[in-house]
Order: sequence, then structure tokens, then C-alpha cells
Amino acid sequence: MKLKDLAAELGLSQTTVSRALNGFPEVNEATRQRVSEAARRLGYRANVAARRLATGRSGAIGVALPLQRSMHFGPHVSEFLSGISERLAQNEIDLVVAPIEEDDELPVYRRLAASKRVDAVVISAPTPNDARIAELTELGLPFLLHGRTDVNIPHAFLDIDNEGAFRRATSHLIDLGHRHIAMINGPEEQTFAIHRDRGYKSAMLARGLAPDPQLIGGGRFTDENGFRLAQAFLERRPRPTAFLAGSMMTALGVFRALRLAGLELGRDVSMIAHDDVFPYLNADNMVPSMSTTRSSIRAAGARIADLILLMQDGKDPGSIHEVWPVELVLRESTAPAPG
Amino acid sequence: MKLKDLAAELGLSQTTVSRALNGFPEVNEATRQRVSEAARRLGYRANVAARRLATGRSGAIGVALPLQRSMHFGPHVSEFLSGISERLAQNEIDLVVAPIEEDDELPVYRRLAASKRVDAVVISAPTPNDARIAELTELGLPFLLHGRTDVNIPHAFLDIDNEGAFRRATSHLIDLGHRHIAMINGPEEQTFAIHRDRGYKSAMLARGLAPDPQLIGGGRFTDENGFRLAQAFLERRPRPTAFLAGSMMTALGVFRALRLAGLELGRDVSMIAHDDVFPYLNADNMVPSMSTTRSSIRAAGARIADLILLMQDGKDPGSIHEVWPVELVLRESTAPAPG
DNA sequence: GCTGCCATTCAAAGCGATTTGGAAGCCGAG
DNA sequence: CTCGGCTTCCAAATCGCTTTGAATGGCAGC
Repeated sequence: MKLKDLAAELGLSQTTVSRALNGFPEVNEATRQRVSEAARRLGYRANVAARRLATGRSGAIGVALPLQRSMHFGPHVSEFLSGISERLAQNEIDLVVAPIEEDDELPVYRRLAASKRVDAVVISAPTPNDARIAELTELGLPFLLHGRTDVNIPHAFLDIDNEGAFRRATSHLIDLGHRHIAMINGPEEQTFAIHRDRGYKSAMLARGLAPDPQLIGGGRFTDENGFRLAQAFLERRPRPTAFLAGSMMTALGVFRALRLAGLELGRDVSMIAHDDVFPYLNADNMVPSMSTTRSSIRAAGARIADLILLMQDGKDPGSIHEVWPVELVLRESTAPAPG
Repeated sequence: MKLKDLAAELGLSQTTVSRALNGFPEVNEATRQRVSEAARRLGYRANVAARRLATGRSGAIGVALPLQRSMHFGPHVSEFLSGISERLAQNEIDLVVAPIEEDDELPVYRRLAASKRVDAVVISAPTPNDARIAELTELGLPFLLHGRTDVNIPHAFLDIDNEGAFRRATSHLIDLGHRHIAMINGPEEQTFAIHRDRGYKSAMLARGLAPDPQLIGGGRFTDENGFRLAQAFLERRPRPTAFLAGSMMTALGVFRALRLAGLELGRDVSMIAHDDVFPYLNADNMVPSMSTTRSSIRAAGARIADLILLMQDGKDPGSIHEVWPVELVLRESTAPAPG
């Protein structure tokens, strides 16, 4: 069933049928009804390849999927993709996944751009001087950055206020009387981890406390890494009475380390973890429930899709700068410092 | 830079250039060299929309991303997608993500098929009488099933031997002297969970042990669910001395429940968990290290991509039935039953 | 020298949509 | 009655590639 067939079926020209289906004003309302009814009845769907060729727009946007870095961000991926694709689907535009080998992104983008495979891409997990910004700008491939860089080229981004979140979390722990606060951050080269570190340290300094390098660690968002760092930190003297964890994964590891050390969370030790809101790891249902800095990565994905659609409608990328505030949700894992 | 430009640049016809680039035999080797060199130099890439229109193949395959069910399978998604897309990328074919609302898959597939958006789809997480098999068959949209059904329509699938894996794991625990073995399965309507249940029970019965319904539970693959079920099971008398866990996520929950009950894993209690091999959750690095039934979901994804490519080359879907054996890896979490 | 056969290359016809530039029909104004 | 202006619809060009069917040139065989 192609356009020609449908037109023949209706005794109309392809032009009219096309216009009717695409909502052009110059077609009689009665005709439009007749056309769309027939289209529905016959199950007609425009061939996307033909449409894309004719319009010059691919009707798809790409998301880089770093094969190696999934080491760090695996669990985030599904939520993020869900958020993006759900929103894009409403506009019938596809999300194509572009697998990328570490440090080999440029050729992939070049290919995507040259073959007009996607109209835009979203890139994630930037470093402060991320080379991709310049590369994509030069290629002329529109993009939206999830996160932030220091790169001095106008570009669209959406980020959460990592610095503010961790400043607030740290401040709160200090308010509760904690003085030795361990920080289990993300991969240290990533902008978001740098921002979190900045938030943590500025909160400490603001209260006259010196951040203890012995209590600061980073790395992958894994249960294992959280466990090892927490174990190490618990051996320091003075021992930390509170932990900040960069993700729910590392928080689980801290959990285990505390148990193993015979410490009770929410009494002997406090913890605030950052929660990207995974449906399969609920801070509220943990025992004890977990205090978190919370920001849905799925919602971010959905909004990113929105912003990309706006860019396609002509909005200047350089004017798209969104930084979301992060809420601090206090639950049972935070309590006044003991003794 | 389009084909015409490139041809003009070279003083050749579009036909010849196209053939040269696509490896047809009837073009002089010297010419081919000249063409591909020029293509590289000028950064020429065939416009995919045009190619797709001309060839009639979309050059993309679809993967349904169940928005609700990500509740269960979130962490698996990124690994699975990585496996598929990595393999597909080698053939320059795209992976498009199709978000799907629960119980609303058919219209999505219908749309994908009618608009020729993808050449095939992969579907996951089937139930025994999964309706999608019949629907997709009727639609004529080629598909490959990750998992198994009882549906009596020839179709391609790749699955792991869930029954055998759990039979073996259970047998091993019995060999170690365990008699009260708790089973924390996946969502009970899913075929794989049914197979695992079957393996568990058949191993018990084969050794003259009656599976205790009080020690059998299922549900989502979450830390939380594992925790709650384990806690409940530990209150039964006689108390289970061993646990089977359907995923590493639930195993983490069991971990916590054991600690809370003052039991030591690998001494008081044994556990074998199924490991889909997430790079961010390593059984070997847990403390104690975890005995697992192991099968990489990423490898499965890669193989699925292979099989789809074979189908596109004409292989009969009805002849594609792969069931992978699952290895049992013994580590510190399994030990002889106490007392 | 002519013919036939390879090996190369090409012109042109699709693929199935969108879109441009009119055309047909109808109406009221002049 | 004619003309211009709307509304509604259409024929044909176009997007950039693949592919069919034919043309060209070179060379061996007769």
C-alpha cells in the first residue's frame, strides 16, 4: 500500500492525499476526512525512507552508547533512553543507538552526519574540556549535551545542579553535627564529579572544616567500588560518621561495609546518596530508607528530547542552557552525629 | 557531496561509482581504487534515506523497550543493547529503540512494519503463550525472540538453558548437604522463570526432596524484593540453609537480609545467584565472592544480531533455535550445609 | 578486415514520498 | 459576459541512490 495506490483508491491525486494526511490547509475538510478514513482502513503508512529522502530530514536522533563506559553508567542507560525515546515517539521520530568505542567517537559522528542518518545527537558524560563539542560544532551536526563542560563554544546543554546538591547535602550533615564526612564520588575526570567535589568542599570550608583527602574517593558507580572505598575509609582515625555516595550503587556497597564493621546506618553513621531514580532501586524501600539528593534521569531524557525538537524547529542551541535544581530528600539514613 | 558530485569529480558515471563503492565485480580494480580514494578524501557517504528507498531495505532493526517493564529489567537493557548494536554497527546497520507501553505492543509493531522503518525486530521477556509471536508472524515482520515460548508457530529464538542451570545449581546444593533450599525467582509469568522453577523442582524431586512452597518466591529483580523475600524465608522453620537467586540484584538483597539476621554467607548459609554478567556488578569481587550460574546477556545480544543478519540473508527463521548452556561457577558463597 | 566476446562503463528508469507551479471550477464584481 | 480571485485539486519535478539494459573499446580468432 503506497501513496499512489491510496490516491487511486480514492480517485484523488497523490498531492492531495499527501497534503490531506500532513495537515495542509488547502485541502477541503470533507476530503481530508475521507482520506484519513481510507488511510486508516487500508493501514497506509508513509514509507519513511521515501519521506526522509524527500524532506531531507532523517526523522531520527542518535544517542551514543559508549561500550566501555557502560562500565560506569550501565544502569543509567535504560532509564535515560526510555525518557528520550518515549518523548520522541510521540512525534514519530526514531532514536537510534550508536555504539561507540572509547575515544573513537569522532569517526562515528562524522559518519552519522555525512550519511544523514540522524538529524541530531545527544551526548553524555562530558569532561570539562570535552573535545566532542568542537568536533560536532565543526561537523555541523546539531547536538544536545547532557551535562556541562567549560568549552567556550555556544552549545545546548541540560544538566543538574550537582554542585548545589552536594553542597546542600554536606551542609545538612554538618548541621547534624558530623565533622568527618567521607565522599565517594564518581569518575574524577567527569564534569559532574568535579562539580560534586566542589559542592562538598565549599560546604566544608564554609563551615570552617577542612576536607580530609583521606576521606575522599571516586571511581565507578559500582557496588564493589562503594564497598572497598567505604571499608578503607572506616579504618581511618578519626573515623567518618557520615558518607556521601555518588550513586545508589555505591551506596549499596557502603551499606555492606557498614554492616561488616558492625555499624548501624542511621544511628552510628549517616549517609546521603545521589539517586537518579531507578525504578528498580527504591531509596524509600531500603532498610533503613535512604536520604538522597534526587533527580530523575528519565525526566532529564524526556526533557532533552523536547529540547532537541525545539532545536529542530529553529531554536538557537546557544540559548538552551538548563540546569535543574536537585532536591534533598531526608529519610532514615541521616541522623545526628553520635556522641 | 552526493554521488553525482563524486562521479563528476571523477569523470565517471554514477553507476560505476556506486558499483565501485559497493564492491561489485564488474568494475576495474584500478578504477575502484581511484573511486574509493576520492570518496575517502572528499568524505563522501551515501545518503542512507536514498539508499534505503532504492534498495527497499531499511538498514535498521528495532528493539522494543518496554517502558513499564523496565521496572524488572532495567539493568539488563544497557548490556543487551550494547551487545546487539555493537555487532550491527559492524554492518552499518542501525538499532532503533521503540518505546512500548505495556500491553500495547501490537500497534507499535504494525507501525514499524507498515512504514518500513525497520527490517526486523527483536523481542524479549516472553511468556509461554506470548501473543506477539502470532502477531508478528501475521504482520510479516521478521523477528527474533530472546527467550522461549510454547507457541506453535515456527520462529527464530535464542535462549539460555534456564532449566538446566537451575537444576544443576540445585543439585550441587543438595550434594553439599543442603535440604532446605529457598528459591527467589523472577516474575512468575515469564517463561524463563517457569523454566528455572522447573529445573529447581526437578532437581529436588530427583533426590527425593519435596520442594517447600513456603520457600519459593518470585517477582522483580530488585535488591528490595530479594531482601524482603529472604527475610520472610529466614523466619520459616526449618530455616533454609541455601538460597537460589534469579539475579545479582536479588542476591544483593539476600546478602543484606542474611547480615541483618546475623548469618554469614558461605558458612551458615549458601547461595547461588544467576549472573547476567554486568560489568558493574562483579560476582568475583563480592565479599564473599558469589557462586553463580553465568551467561552473558551482552554476548546473547551480539549473537542475536548475528542471527538477524543471517535471517536477512535468507536463512529460515524456523531453523534458528539456539539454546545456550549455562556454566556453574563455584566461589565462596557455597559451602557444605552446617551441622 | 571482420566478427564475436570480454571487460568496462554509462544513460535512464525506478524507489515512494514531498513540493512547485499551474489548472479547473465557482463565485461575485464590473 | 468577462475577468479576477478563491478554493480545491493535479501533473510533474525532485530528493540521492540502486539497478537494468545497452553501449563502448580492446583483443583474439577466423
